[in-house]
Amino acid sequence: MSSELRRTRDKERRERRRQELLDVAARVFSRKGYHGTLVSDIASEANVGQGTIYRYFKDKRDILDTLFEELVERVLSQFSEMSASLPSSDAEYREASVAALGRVVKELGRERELTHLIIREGPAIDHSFAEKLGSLYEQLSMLARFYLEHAIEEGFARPCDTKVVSQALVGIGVWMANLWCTGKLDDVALDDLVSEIVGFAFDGFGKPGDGQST
Amino acid sequence: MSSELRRTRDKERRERRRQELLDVAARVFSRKGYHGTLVSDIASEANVGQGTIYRYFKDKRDILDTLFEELVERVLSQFSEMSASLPSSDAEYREASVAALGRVVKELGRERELTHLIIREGPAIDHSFAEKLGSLYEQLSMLARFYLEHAIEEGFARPCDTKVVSQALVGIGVWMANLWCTGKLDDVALDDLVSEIVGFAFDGFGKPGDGQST
Amino acid sequence: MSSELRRTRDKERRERRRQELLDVAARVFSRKGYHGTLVSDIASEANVGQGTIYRYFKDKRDILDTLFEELVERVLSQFSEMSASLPSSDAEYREASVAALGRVVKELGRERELTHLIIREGPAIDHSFAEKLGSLYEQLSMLARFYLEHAIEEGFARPCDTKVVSQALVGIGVWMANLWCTGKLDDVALDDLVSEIVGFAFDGFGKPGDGQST
Amino acid sequence: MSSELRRTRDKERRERRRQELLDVAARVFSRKGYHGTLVSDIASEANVGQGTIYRYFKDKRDILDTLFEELVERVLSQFSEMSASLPSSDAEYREASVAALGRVVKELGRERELTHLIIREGPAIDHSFAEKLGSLYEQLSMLARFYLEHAIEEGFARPCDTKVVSQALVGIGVWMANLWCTGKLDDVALDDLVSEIVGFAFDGFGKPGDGQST
DNA sequence: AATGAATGAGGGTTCATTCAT
DNA sequence: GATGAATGAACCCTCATTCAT
Repeated sequence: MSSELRRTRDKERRERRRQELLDVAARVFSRKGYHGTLVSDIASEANVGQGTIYRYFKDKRDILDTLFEELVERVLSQFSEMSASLPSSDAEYREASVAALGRVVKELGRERELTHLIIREGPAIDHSFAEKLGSLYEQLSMLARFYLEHAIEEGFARPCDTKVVSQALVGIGVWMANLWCTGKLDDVALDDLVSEIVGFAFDGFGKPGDGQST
Repeated sequence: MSSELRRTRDKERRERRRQELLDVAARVFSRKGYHGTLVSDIASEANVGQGTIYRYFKDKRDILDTLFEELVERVLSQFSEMSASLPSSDAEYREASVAALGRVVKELGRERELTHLIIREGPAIDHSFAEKLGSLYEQLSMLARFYLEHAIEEGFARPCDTKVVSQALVGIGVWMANLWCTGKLDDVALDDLVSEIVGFAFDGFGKPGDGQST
Repeated sequence: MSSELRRTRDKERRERRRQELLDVAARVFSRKGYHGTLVSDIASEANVGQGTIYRYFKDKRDILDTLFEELVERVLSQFSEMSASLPSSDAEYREASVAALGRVVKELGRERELTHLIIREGPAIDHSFAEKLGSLYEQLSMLARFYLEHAIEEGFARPCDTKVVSQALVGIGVWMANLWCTGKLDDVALDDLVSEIVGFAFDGFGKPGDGQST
Repeated sequence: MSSELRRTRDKERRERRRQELLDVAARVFSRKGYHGTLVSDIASEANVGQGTIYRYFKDKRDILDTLFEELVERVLSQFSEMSASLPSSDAEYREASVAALGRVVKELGRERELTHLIIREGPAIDHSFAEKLGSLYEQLSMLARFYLEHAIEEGFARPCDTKVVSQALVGIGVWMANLWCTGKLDDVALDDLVSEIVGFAFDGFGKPGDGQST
């Protein structure tokens, strides 16, 4: 079946090309920003004609959407393991948190610039993109809330307004991710960074033992 | 001196008009986003000719810059009192924090849409605006760090990487501000929100007394 | 008749103001060019409101028209004496030419910049202005042609295509005037310049006595 | 190599199109003036979209610059032959002058409207264009001066202020060119025109033999 | 009469997308 | 499938002129 073979080969070639275009696009978007990037910039950096882009993507927005979805998938998948088995002690909680965060950071590390781009420009692209991004953040906060409530039930965490606190956790996460992607935390070892943040989240910055008096 | 009176009246009229234009612009920017807003949108919503805008502002960017500067001033001034007298006990710390945050929130409350706009789109307007915004965030983080280090020295806070933690605090602040401006926290009383966040920052979410074991 | 007096005084005042505006306008036009000059430039340099300009002139073009007409009058009047008594010898011709040119140059000298402006930009303002200017040039060429033909009849000049030659004379005149107004001939004494040109016009640059052979 | 062929064909097509746009632009500029011409005028007269113009020229000014440079090249190249061999007798001088002028006129004849446009509007477009044009005129005057001084040294011309006279020659040239392009000399045969002017330049209009007395 | 705030038509330029080859 | 030339809608800003005070 030579036609069968050919079809397969063509599909692979197509897929390879598509990925290459995505890579180039991510690079250029990161360098010039979404609005600052011309479709022709991507085309020429990828050594293809402008029209070719439109054979692989509906339009400029579609490229960003695709990049975003790939990123989302990577990030969310890092939490799946954590979801699989809920920790059953305070120590396990901390360990699991450190491990999950570490994995996310590592994953994002491969796409620092893209991550930075999306955190920075995502909310401003247009209403629909902002919603998609908001929905990701919402998912993350639901995840955090779920763990938090579980921990409270188990007695590992103190009762609190889990809606507020889980959002605060997401806020910390996005903020630190952004700083890190920008290179502003390059002087801190990644492991230290993660454990510092987990430490802060669990214990706050207040002096233990004194913190209860009011 | 009627000309004297006239000049005064004209100046007032001008200032009134300018403020009105700023208000309208903030509203339209918030609704359509900065890039999505046409100068003619602002003009027609303010019931003035397009050219009139340019009698009050150099260009479209200048409108945003002005709005931003007004906002910055308001926000930063809320911390001045806190700077005046450093707290000298854990309880005072918490109180001062709650008070300062409360004032900021109240201040931002008058400009929820504008605040939202700037947090959302600021980083994506252009390089120069992003820097100005970044510089504001940097100032806030320096402020937080200063207090944190003071608290540690005084023994009210546990030692930690103050650079990281202060950034985390700013992250929480910006994140919650954004959520709140979007109306996503409207079901939480403002006072509760503030004290919940301060509580989380001081104590973390972990169970007190257990949090130290590893 | 106090009302009579007042009317006179008002008229004078008005006329004075009008002249002042014309002076200022000439200065600004010369400095920035016609198109480069904003009506507000003239107003602020004259220390009057923008609207005031329109109480004295129909529109921006009207200012230039007025300046132009004043200039035309001055230039053309310099030839009137020459018209009064036609020269009756070769020497008189030369003298009269030198004298007339000298007067013109002296007259233009007071308005070098304005002259320069009109020669330079006049043809490009718009069709109607170009025509007015063209008509001035046409008058000058008719004048030259008239003298030339008279001289030929009288035997002081050699027969030639007077239409062509008179135009060439105007060309020389306008060109030198322009150069001179620009300051590119400042190293030549004015008298020398005039007599050099008259000499060239009468005798050409060719060697006398040899010039006839072909 | 079909791609080779194709590239060649594309280049030719591009060049053809570019020339066509230049031709159209020259026509429209001549009719409406530079400032009076909208880019959309050129586009619609050339039956292309407005954007197409910008694929071939940086901006509106670039079109004029290109037209100007083409013209300059044509004009200056007509003098190259004259430069090659300096005339060695009065008669040769006259012949060479007639020949060179004839060639220039013939060359300009193909672009009467463009020539007219540039002489008329060039000085008023903006400072930079005026300088470029002024530099052309300066070159022409230097050329004239060079020949004139040579002729004086050889004894074919009478001593004179060569700076002034050569400028006068350029003045005649530009003026007559302008008139001719406007059609105001259409009743004179071109050859007659040229020889009349050369005659005037060499001999002046004065009666030979009498011209010397003062 | 004088003012200057307000106006809004007008135009050059950009760039995502289409489509003929 | 790939190309890149062509497109034209979209938008910011300028400035001569008007007019209410």
